[in-house]
Amino acid sequence: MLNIELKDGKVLEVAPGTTIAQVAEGISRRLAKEALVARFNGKLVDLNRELNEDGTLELLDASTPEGLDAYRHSSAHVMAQAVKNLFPDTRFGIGPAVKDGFYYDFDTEHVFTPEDLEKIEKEIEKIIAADIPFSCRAVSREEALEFFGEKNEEYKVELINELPDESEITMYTQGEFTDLCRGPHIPSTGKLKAMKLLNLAGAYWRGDEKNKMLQRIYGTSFPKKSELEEYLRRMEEARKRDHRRLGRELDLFTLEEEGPGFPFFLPKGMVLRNELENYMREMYAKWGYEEIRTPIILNRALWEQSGHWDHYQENMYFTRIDEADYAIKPMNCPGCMIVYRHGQHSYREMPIRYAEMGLVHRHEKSGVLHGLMRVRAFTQDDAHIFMLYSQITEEIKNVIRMVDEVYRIFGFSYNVELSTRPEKAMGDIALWDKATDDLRQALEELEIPYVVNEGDGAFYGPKIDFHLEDSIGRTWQCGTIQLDFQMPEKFDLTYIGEDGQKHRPAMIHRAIFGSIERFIGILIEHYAGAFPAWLAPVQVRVMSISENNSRYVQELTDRLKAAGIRAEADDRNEKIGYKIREAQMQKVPYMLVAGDKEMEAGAVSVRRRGEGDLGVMPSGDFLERILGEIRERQQ
RNA sequence: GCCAACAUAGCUCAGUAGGCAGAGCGUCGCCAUGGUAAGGCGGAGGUCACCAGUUCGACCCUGGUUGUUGGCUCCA
Repeated sequence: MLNIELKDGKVLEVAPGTTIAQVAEGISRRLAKEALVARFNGKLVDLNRELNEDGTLELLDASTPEGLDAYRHSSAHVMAQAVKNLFPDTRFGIGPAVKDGFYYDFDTEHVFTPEDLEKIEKEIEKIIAADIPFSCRAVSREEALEFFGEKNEEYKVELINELPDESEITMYTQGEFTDLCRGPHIPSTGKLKAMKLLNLAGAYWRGDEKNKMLQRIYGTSFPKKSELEEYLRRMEEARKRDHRRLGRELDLFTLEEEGPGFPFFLPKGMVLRNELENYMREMYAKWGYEEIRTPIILNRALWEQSGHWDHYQENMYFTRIDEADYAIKPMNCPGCMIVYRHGQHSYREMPIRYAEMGLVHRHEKSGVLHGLMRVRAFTQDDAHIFMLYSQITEEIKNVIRMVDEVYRIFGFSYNVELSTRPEKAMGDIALWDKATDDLRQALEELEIPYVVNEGDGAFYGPKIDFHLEDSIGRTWQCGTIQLDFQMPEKFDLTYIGEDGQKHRPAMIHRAIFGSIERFIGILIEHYAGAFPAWLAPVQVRVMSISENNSRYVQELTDRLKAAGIRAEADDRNEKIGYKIREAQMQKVPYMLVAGDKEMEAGAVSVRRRGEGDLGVMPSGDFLERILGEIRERQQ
């Protein structure tokens, strides 16, 4: 008999050869029904696996990440099977589970249409109804190559050839369909309860633009119909808070055909921008920064010196002035290097922190533009910090603390990535290693969880990136901290040390919003357009009940404005319900209703967005309340 | 840049067999003077993204261009 230890510590005795599914059956009917895959002695396995050694066993259902992953990966296989049935000449790429669903890449002459997705869904239903078991078979490399080679599955052959020598090669079969796959899979297709194909996309084979573009079908699947419906409903809700839609509805910004990727900020959007910049300037003062501004157009020699001419040219815009080459800046660094170089610096001044709200232009490929999130002209809340080598770790930690303080004001949660040396890097490897270690050390000393993004650094240095989520869960890089030993070298920057000699300073680039445009995009979706009072383009709308109150409404509005509040009067000849509705849809935080009653009492009736009628209060009390709220930058 | 889809009034969207272009919201005017999410009536508003082609005739069919959307690659 074998001793099988369960997750709760209970030990079962089972006969050798018993399958995991049978073990589950023995424990409870519910487990037998819901378990999808298992972890045996630390390894993920199928439920039909026979137990032939002692070990620890954990049964995984769809509530576990591994279970859900197997469920969705199996869904991908079923979709592939359906595609194979309907379009037999199709060849297969890969089909993994991803966040919120799965995809599979196909190579076929036939170009899939949205109608095809419906047909494929019907075919999927048939496969699920037939409840076909997934079976696994380990094969030799030769056998696998022969099997897929005969079917002209060039992509599978490529994958097999690249598998390391010692790896076990397995093939999974459900019915007529066999796929190269590591597994594990769920026991049978009948376990799939709620599947939906979502969209079609092109995707390069192995994510390399030099390769052929395959057709990718995205789908999702859930253990319950209700969960699928809930997911679709959530996505629909998320679309309502899409910043492109809200940007239009709230008159914040516009993108026009005349300037693809070059956003126009409307008056209300400009208020938002300015509030963010004002806030950031307060942060500059608090954290010891001095603000500078450098030119947008600078000559070719500068860009050659900085390395951008060689490393960044395809992203730059150029112009000519008096027969000489100039470039529009894609980054602020070189300008800032000149500012540093302009004067003499002593070790006593360090660290020197130069901040710049720098407008940069980058030629982004047409297909990547996305509302405010990815544009061709944007303003970075940039800063370059020059310091002694001994100050690096502490300074990086300071920046991380500052980022945290800023994100906290908006109630953001963020994730942190450490990006290391890319292939197209400048400078020597020892410096890169030192820089990367410094960044890592700062993160570890502050106990910030992070993931490493190998090869994703900038061409001049490694970086810590802060990523924020949009409404549908896509993440966007916003804050960044980059340690750069190259730029001070290239520009021969020095300071005079204690010893009276010239020394090379270390430098950090950092941005907290990242790009003000992108940050606004994220903010719009984060708040669904309902900004806290300090950010709201219109903070108060004062509404009259009838024409009698028009003058009072004007006076109130003027008084609010005089106190620095963004107030608007609405004394139009409309019913109060209509005015409320409109202010509510414009997501104005405070709506003041002023009728005869209020007018006589010198009071206002206060309605708060999201909270409703707060009752009547003296207008002075209201003023105090909102001023406090704005001053505190309350959420 | 690549794959696919889409582009009709300020916005959201109908529309046709290839034969005078439609709604709701918004806007403007008039009436109604009102109490916390839409009062009533009327008017204006369109080179159907752009350029070619096919046709007696093109918003509709074909080709191209531009832009947008979803992805891929790339990235703040």
